[in-house]
Amino acid sequence: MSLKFINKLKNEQKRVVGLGFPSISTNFGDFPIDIAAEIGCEIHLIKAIKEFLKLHKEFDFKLILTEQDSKVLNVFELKWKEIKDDLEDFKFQTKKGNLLQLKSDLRIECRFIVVETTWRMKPGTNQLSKQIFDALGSKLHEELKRLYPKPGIVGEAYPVKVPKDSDLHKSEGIEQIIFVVSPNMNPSRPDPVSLEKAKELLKKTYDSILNAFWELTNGQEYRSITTIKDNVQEVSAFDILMKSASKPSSKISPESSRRTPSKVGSGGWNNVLLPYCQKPEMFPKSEVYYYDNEFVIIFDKYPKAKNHLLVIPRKQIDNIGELKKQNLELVRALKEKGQWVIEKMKQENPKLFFRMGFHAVPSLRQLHMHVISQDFISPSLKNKKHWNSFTTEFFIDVEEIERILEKQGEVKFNKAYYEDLLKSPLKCHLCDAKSIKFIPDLKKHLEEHWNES
DNA sequence: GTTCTAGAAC
DNA sequence: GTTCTAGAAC
Repeated sequence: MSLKFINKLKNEQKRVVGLGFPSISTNFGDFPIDIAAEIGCEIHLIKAIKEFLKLHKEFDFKLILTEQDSKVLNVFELKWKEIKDDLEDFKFQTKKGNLLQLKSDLRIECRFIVVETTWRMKPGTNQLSKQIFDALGSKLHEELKRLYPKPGIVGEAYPVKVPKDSDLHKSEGIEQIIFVVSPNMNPSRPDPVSLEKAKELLKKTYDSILNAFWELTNGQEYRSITTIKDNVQEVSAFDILMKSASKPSSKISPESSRRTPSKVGSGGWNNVLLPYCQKPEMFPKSEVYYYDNEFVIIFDKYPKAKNHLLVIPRKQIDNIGELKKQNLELVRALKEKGQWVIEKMKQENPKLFFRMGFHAVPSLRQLHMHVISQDFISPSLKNKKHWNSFTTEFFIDVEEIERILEKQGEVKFNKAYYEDLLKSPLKCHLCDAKSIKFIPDLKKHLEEHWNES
């Protein structure tokens, strides 16, 4: 009970860095939202966010797209759902409201917000920038002039600190404003650009915003390229070229394309373990616990107990069904790595005890051995299938796999039989308590066991 | 693997 | 009315 409370407190204290921003360029006739959606404007934001999220998985932040018009937000939400893959939802949210009153109206604190401006760094044609310049008065004009004496460039981001004594800082918690000069297609305003050019610049604008956000939150002074180089034309072109050239995200590596097509769906969710084998060094410590040339040990993304890790051989092996007698050595090595992890975990919490083994019918591709503590106390344990997959015969201890390989030289299971086990009535794995009907009751029961231990 | 949701069970 | 399950979609 008390542990739960402490954890709750910890979560509340953790301050997630927020960035609030509007839908760039879709207001006031530049890109009316209907047209914007039609030509796929929102895709540029979503793409930029996706790349950013993949790059900075360990970074605790949230991106809040805020507009007064829910129609605008819907367009972005739909596109996000369409292409977000397995990215965490809470990191990108859309909120109807006023960007300057996120905290007072919606209790969402954003230390950074994005506001559109003109190349002269003056209030643009939209309401938000007028409000900002009104709120901060001449101080803002002076600061902008001092920091950015040259004309602003479309697609670039220009951060400015919000005075600590201003209402914006005091009551809304806004510490910096990232100004951007957004692409303009409106022929009645200066320098209108073509549709193709505008789309390209839109992506650049979103990239600049996210870059500035990243660098500001990591203590580096964000420097717009205009303050570094004089030859603006050259730098911009080079910048665009670099960005389009270094976009390997959509390409499929030869390694993964060699795989036979997935039997289950096409979304690729069952392939999520592969990148850990191919490039474990790419992942933060919060995901990859350990790796060497042969094995990777990761934290299960949805742990079903206080400690739940996966020990994975890096060599391509789909599942236990592919194992042969000559793989006995590999299985023993997996067991050894598992024992090593268990020792480590026990040092942290001596109360824990573990089992290590395999699911008879795994959902994810690539052989993986579960190392899981037997408390089964975790918010991610939600249903009967979760429970039965670790507490019935469906869970096969690594020693059992060893025995089967020694005796029979291969591991062949009756899939239907094991899948039926997942539907068994709930039963406590520790005591003979009368069978428990519902998961919430089981979870309470498990808490009791934990508190008694 | 999870999330979403309709409809059954309470 | 609310809780819970199970199946489809992703």
